[in-house]
Amino acid sequence: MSNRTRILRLSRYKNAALRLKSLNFLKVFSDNLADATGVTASQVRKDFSIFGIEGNRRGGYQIDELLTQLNKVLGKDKLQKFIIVGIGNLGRALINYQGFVKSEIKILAGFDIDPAKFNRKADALILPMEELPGFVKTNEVELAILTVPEFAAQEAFEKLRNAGIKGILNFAPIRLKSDDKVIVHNLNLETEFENLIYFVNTHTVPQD
Amino acid sequence: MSNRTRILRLSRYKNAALRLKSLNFLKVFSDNLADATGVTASQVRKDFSIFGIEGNRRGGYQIDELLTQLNKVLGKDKLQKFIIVGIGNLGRALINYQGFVKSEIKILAGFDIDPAKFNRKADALILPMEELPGFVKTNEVELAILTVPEFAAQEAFEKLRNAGIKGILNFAPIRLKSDDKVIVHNLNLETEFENLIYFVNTHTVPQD
DNA sequence: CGCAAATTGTGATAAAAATCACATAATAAC
DNA sequence: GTTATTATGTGATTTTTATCACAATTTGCG
Ligand SMILES: NC(=O)c1ccc[n+]([C@@H]2O[C@H](COP(=O)([O-])OP(=O)(O)OC[C@H]3O[C@@H](n4cnc5c(N)ncnc54)[C@H](O)[C@@H]3O)[C@@H](O)[C@H]2O)c1
Ligand SMILES: NC(=O)c1ccc[n+]([C@@H]2O[C@H](COP(=O)([O-])OP(=O)(O)OC[C@H]3O[C@@H](n4cnc5c(N)ncnc54)[C@H](O)[C@@H]3O)[C@@H](O)[C@H]2O)c1
Repeated sequence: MSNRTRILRLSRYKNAALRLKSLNFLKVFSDNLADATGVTASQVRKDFSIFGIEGNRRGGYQIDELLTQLNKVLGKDKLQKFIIVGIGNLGRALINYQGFVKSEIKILAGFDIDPAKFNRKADALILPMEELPGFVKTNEVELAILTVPEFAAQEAFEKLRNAGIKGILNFAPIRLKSDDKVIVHNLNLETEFENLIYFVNTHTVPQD
Repeated sequence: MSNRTRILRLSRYKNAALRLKSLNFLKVFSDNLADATGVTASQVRKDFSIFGIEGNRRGGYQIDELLTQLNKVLGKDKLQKFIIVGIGNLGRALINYQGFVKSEIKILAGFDIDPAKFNRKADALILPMEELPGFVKTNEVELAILTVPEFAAQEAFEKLRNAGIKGILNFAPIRLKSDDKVIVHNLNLETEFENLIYFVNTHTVPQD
């Protein structure tokens, strides 16, 4: 009872709550979160109830408390350490992105096969693939981003798997399969483009 | 009867069929596509049936014909012209990406407010925001990618909307709302990270 | 040419997800 | 305090999505 869509909604509730907090709100109602995220109020309450998140009847949800609980479910109560494999166009964009900093997501290092990419400066560490297994072990990294070209994705996937990585966000346009050892989230941007194109071409509005 | 998930699956079937074609297969069965994409064979057939895509009993689907029909549904039978607003880390990665070229997706130009980004060379045209409405009209562009910082997203969204853009793929971490005039597909990468983190932390395997 | 094997296409059925609706509790107003 | 009002929390219900299962058809083979 906790599929991908439901977790996705929890992230959205969290983002909406953060925005309201930044506007100095102290409490929030299922209704507000529903408006902000485009779902019904009972959907919000049902989602919360499944994760044991409770509010006060008539009083709604204390934003701080709600955020604490949502962050706990989403793993944002502790630092999530990532490495990234493939420092090309996309890998570099991600490794340079400052938006993750404030959100308990940290990319510790990048890895590549191209020596021209290597860099030992602490703030943008880019290392050869050979050092990946050791780095993962020493730093107890469980999560990885994969941004190598399609032809290299399967090989890189296996290296990550062997190194003990537990979860991979894969941007290469090839479906890598999850199993007991590694969970893969395939994120194919071309597919996202196609999705938008379909709904524009058919003049239908998808229910997000 | 054609939600986002179903269109997403059609994209995956298309990708699987392309791969099989590149291996010189001439026909394919619902079973093969199911394996390749991680769904059941009857799901494949049901999806096809909803879009009027037919095969031969006992003979499966001719790959070429199947691709023609899937490409038609997904709008890959004609060039899809995009512009991109915000040429920073992510915008530059997307505009430089060569993978879209072979797939009927073309980014005609980028737009930014920072004069340092402007570039009039034909192959990587980056123009000031002021030229956006004219460019969109002249080139009959309906689709846009939005990669500006969060604080600028709402404003840029409205400029795109006023210029007559019909569909936007939004990477800024803020939920822009679709309406009759513009369809928005919000793609929040942090949310995708959180999703992976959740399933890794809970040791559950999401059904893709 | 007729029979056996294999695969589609789809109505029927099951499972999953979302919504409804209302009893229950908290708050505010007086 | 008592009462009216407003939200929550959740079982019941509806809607949506996926699977089953099998008749209809095609293919290949003897
Ligand atoms: N750039 C984009 O906007 C974009 C859009 C959609 C999808 N993608 C996908 O994301 C992936 C990366 O795209 P990109 O544009 O950054 O590619 P890129 O070619 O710019 O970068 C790929 C990097 O991976 C490195 N690499 C190659 N083989 C490797 C290996 N075996 N081990 C480790 N590193 C290796 C290369 O040295 C290079 O630095 C590709 O699969 C691409 O299809 C990118
Ligand atoms: N870089 C990433 O890996 C990454 C990851 C997740 C999300 N994002 C999101 O994608 C967006 C872009 O990220 P980025 O790292 O490329 O940012 P960036 O700061 O590198 O680039 C933003 C660009 O937008 C331009 N810009 C600012 N205001 C503008 C306006 N009003 N009109 C037109 N252009 C304007 C800037 O000049 C700059 O070139 C952000 O919203 C970010 O949160 C990026």
